[in-house]
Amino acid sequence: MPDEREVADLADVFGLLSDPGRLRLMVVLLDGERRVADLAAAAGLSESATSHALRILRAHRVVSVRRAGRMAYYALADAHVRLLLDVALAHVAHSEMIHDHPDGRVG
Amino acid sequence: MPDEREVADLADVFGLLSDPGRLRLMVVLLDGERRVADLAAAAGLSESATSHALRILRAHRVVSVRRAGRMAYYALADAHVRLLLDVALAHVAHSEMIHDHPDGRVG
DNA sequence: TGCCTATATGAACAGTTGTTCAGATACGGT
DNA sequence: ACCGTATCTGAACAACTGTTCATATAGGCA
Repeated sequence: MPDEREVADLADVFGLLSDPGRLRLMVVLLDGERRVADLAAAAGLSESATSHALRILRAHRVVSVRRAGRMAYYALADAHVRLLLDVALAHVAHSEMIHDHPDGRVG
Repeated sequence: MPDEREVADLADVFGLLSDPGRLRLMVVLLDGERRVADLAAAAGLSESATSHALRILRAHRVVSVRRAGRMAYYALADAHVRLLLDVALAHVAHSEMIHDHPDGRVG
């Protein structure tokens, strides 16, 4: 068993991934940096909710910001989170295939 | 972007992993099935809190129960969760090495 | 300077979550 | 049947979380 500190950090990371809105934001960011308004639109959140969510992700250094004029470009900055997202999404795709499309034809 | 249903399911799984107590329970279960009292002791939770946590994990089919007399043996029953735990723990170990023990000697 | 746009923030609120405490259920041993 | 032990459950409660609404900051442009 990892020590208490590591378990708490891990639980924290999972906590960041556990909100659907925040999760959608991170999934969008897997494709590369995005502006706040674009993230909001892609994730189906209000711009305020998006800004609040990004603030939390920033505080945990999961995302980084690049400012250009009045725009703010956010990007995924945490390799651990990126890895977990990749694994999770790969599994989702795989499960969908074997459970819903047993013959492998999805489209 | 996966559809809304899949994102919600994913967020749900991450939510299960996001509580330190529940996370410790699942980490212990990685090693094989355990009785409730043993899980409680290993995770540092009261037996009541453990039972409540296991109830939630059972409801989400993350764990399964094998009953033998008055004992209940719990086991990890979800491959997705097991995979995420493996990845997360591997990364924790790796990060600890490169951040805290750059020369690779951990003990 | 004044206006518009992009993003950030604070307060308030509702909904959710994990814990504890007390008690219930159920099995095994005697 | 009785007792002790293992597990489960429900109610109550405090703590936390995400959203909205209103407002603030701040850059670009006329």
